[in-house]
Amino acid sequence: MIIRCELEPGARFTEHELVEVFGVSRTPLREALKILASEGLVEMRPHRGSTVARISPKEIAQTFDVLGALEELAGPLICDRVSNVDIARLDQITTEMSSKRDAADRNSYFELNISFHQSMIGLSGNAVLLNTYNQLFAKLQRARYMVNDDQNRWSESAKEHAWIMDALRQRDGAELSRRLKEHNTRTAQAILAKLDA
Amino acid sequence: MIIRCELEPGARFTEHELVEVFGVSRTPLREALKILASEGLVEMRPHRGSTVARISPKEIAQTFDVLGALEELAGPLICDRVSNVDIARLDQITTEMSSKRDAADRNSYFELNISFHQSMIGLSGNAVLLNTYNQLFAKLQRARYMVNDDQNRWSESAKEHAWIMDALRQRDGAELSRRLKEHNTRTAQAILAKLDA
DNA sequence: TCGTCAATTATTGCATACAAAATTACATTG
DNA sequence: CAATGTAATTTTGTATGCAATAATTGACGA
Repeated sequence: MIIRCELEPGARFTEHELVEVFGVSRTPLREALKILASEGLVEMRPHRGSTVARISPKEIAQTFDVLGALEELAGPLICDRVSNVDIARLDQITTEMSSKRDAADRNSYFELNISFHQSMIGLSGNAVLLNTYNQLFAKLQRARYMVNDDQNRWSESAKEHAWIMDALRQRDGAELSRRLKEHNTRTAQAILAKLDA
Repeated sequence: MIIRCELEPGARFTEHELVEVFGVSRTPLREALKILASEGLVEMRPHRGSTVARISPKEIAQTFDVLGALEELAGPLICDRVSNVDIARLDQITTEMSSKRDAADRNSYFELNISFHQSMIGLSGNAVLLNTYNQLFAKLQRARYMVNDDQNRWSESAKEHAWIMDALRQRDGAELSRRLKEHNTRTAQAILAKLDA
């Protein structure tokens, strides 16, 4: 609900309120809340109610920067290990993305986009890297939902994905790094620009 | 206790056991456990007892790789913002490290080492980067405790810190990146070699 | 009108108890 | 002896209640 912005950033709530919303008692609710707090999605301030963590443009930009660095690390690792089957799977994801884009099916498109990036980074074979990447990517998902980026950006993004896949097919690690990073930068700019407006 | 290896990696325990150890009830204990699990320090397997997460040489190596990428990102950011006061503070930490090293005060030395690296990355001004870095660094702390690296490595490490500080003083971002990464690689090798033996 | 202090209320922290789920041990059968 | 089903035990998931803490309100005095 937080990631999908069904709970607005900054929204304040008490444990009691959530108990009524979810129909569970405070014990499991608190356990969940503490985890969300440790992940930075919720801020708990004892006796003042918890709040859905706000996410500032600055934090979004910083998160993109870190993701960029991780993608840069991943590039050569991926090219060292990627198989033709892996490439085929990624191709399939991009194909499905196109169809979801044409159908303007936003939720499915977003999920496939996550899938594309996480599958890509997963090919690095570095589980710590993938884990770190996923956590940060998830936090940005909120920003994506907020700006609801337009079809224009979606089609640009598709071209960039194809461009990335070309580097992957050539097993050119350094080039893959550059293209991943470039895609990352453009996505960041698109989201931050929309957020300004 | 986990980070200091006072709880052995792989050790199994039930909630009931920990309740007796810590003298609290299951409710707050479970909240703590869930957080540790979400941070990857504990693995919870329902009805089979939880275990202290094991940390493999492979995972250590992968973590160092990610830290290296983060340091690479940090280098230029740091040099863009660092003040003379900041540099003086870092110098002071290295001085204190030397004295703790001479006194063979392992715990203090480790804490100062954490302080040095985290202060350095903090100078990047990127809070997300610092946060990510800290989490990964903390997980490696366990490995440091395990291998209890020797005075030999400590003195090498001190030289590398001085070498890093030189690049910082010259505000050479690219060079700072390289030296941070080199230090990272050497530390990783030292720890992994010791772990083998 | 402002500030201070006390009383009230809201909110949380923790302990306990019960129920459900899964594992383990054990007996029975082929 | 292996395999399977069942009972007993372990372990966990959740609900509830009480106590403690902090925030808020209101009254009183300067």
